Amino acid sequence: MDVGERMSPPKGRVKATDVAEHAGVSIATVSLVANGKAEGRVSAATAARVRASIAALGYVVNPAARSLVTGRHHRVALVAHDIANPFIAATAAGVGEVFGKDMQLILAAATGEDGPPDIATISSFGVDGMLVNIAGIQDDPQLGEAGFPVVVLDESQGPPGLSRVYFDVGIGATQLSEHLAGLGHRVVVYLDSERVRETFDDRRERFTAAFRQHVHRAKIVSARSRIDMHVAQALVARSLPSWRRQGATAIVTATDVQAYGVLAALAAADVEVPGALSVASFDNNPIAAVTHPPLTSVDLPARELGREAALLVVDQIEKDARPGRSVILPTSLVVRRSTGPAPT
Amino acid sequence: MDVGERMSPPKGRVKATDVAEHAGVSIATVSLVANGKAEGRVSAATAARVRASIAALGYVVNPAARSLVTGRHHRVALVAHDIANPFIAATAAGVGEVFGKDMQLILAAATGEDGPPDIATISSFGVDGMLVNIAGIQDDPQLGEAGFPVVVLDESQGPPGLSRVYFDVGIGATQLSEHLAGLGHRVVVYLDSERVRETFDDRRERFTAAFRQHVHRAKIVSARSRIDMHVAQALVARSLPSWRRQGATAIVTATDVQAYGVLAALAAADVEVPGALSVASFDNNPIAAVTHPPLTSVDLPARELGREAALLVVDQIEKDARPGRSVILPTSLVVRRSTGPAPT
DNA sequence: CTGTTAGCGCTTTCAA
DNA sequence: TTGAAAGCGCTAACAG
Repeated sequence: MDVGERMSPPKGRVKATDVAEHAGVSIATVSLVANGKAEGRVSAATAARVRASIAALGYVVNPAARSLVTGRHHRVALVAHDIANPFIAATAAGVGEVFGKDMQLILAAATGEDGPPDIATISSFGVDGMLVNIAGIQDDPQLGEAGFPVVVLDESQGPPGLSRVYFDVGIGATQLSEHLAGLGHRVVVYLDSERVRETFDDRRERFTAAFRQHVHRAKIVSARSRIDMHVAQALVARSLPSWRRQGATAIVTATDVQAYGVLAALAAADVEVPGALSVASFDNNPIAAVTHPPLTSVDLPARELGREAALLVVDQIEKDARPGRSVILPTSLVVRRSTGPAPT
Repeated sequence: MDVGERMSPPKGRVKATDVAEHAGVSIATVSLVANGKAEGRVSAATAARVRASIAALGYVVNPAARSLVTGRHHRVALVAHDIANPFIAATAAGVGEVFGKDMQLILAAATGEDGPPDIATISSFGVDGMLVNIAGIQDDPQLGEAGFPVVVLDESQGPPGLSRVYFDVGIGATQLSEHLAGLGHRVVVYLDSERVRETFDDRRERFTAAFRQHVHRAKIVSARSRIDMHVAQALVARSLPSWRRQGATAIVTATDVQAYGVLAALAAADVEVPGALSVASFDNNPIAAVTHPPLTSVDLPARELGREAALLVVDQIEKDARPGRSVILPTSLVVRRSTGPAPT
């Protein structure tokens, strides 16, 4: 009705030209104001007018158009196997804590048997960086030319030139072996991850080496399972007789999730923990405190892993900090009630 | 060295013009081949040549440029409070199961006290759809004009015209109340979520109503806490004496995570479960089977929630199916050892 | 302080 | 069956 007002509202999505027209300025000015770069470049009055128009029309910058010209996506991919795993979920939460509204986390799950996504796939998402928590990708020949920073999580080895955040697993592993040795255990089942990863090799080797050092005639019985509670449970149900025949008095697992399965299997078989068999693991997820019985576990601070990795990737993206940095997080044993004296 | 070959490899990121030059075709042809639209439009020989060049140069379509012209982002946001919560993590995993390589999941955590992100913020990420698992956003006035499909998770109420997936909480809640009534409980503490959400109101109301119906002189003691194990634990530690004075013989929590805290607090206070106090909750996360003691819980299939929501949003995005659909998932009580006869 | 303009890399008519 | 060309909406020089 009023002649001074634009009558027809823009049909589709509101764009910069709509705002420009509404405010009576050029789109360059709109861009400046919309991006908070108006300070000292646009008069306060004009800026206010533009802001009012933006609010009135509900204008939101088209991110694709912006990315096309800036080359930045404000997006980082987290590549991991299973977000339902509490350790991964905690890592993601840590990443999210660090990312503000300015950086988005995209979940690139390496689900099923498609195998992990390769660099090409990830970069087809349009990301400014990548957080890798699976094995193998580091060997992707395209990694060097990824064109964006890559931070490797929970792996101490690999090509130099990549930043990484990992745990000093040796501390906790040694403490765990001393703890079990002190309780008189001599034959221990080590339930490893089926998936070969250097972090799992580390956990096993460091524990095994220290255990052999502390215990005379130590014996390690090896087993592997997927990192899945039910799979681990089924394996234990099958293998328990054999393990007991070999004299095992304790089971150590590579991850908490596997330990949950072990506890479930032992409960189902009416095996007392730690009376008949002690159980311990690596991860110390929050719920380890309330399992039946509460789980002795080497604490690997996942949330911090995520936070540190996010910090590294953001620094490389925004302040183009040099890659190749390593952040090493300490670990420590948390003793709870799932471990006790070896039965005689 | 060979005259027939392009010598200087493209400097920056490989783009369509590089491939076109390498293959001796136009960029239009490259686009066709790269998008699998070559069938019947490009000769087999040319297509093969282009594909070879794409592989040789490692060409990946620039997603921002593509989005700019197609208007599609191949990205969906999941808005939730805390990815570290096993229920949310399972939901995300379900979503990921459905999304192929063609659709990416972005995690828009409503962390901290910034409050949940609003529609404008989400759409500034560039998404084709949105999965909402928090309260409040449905009341965002901009929701109608979001410009992309929105699916509401785990809420039965709200504006029509939005698709939603939620649980028929009544079934499980009623079973739980019957279960407790049958065990002779009369005074029950209901530990609700601090965060007001219709799904939590539902859980409480349905349980309470059924319990009052089954139990003569039933009494419900109300409490609230954040959905955080340690917060719940602290609350229980403080409130336990008062609750016992009031004659409570059971604690029901709105979520498993709170129940973990309850179990931890009771274990710390040397209160026998279920001997002195029974505990039950809603969610039935996988680890509920291995808590101390294993937790009686109403199963809310989170993974399926995610799967169904993903299906709905994809249908609306790709086949522009009509919004306003509702998928209702059944629930059922899973009885474990944390509930037993009320002490006398 | 504000506007004009040249692309960013790609998809998609439309002609040839 | 292929190519030329017109934008998609925006940012960033540059000019005024």
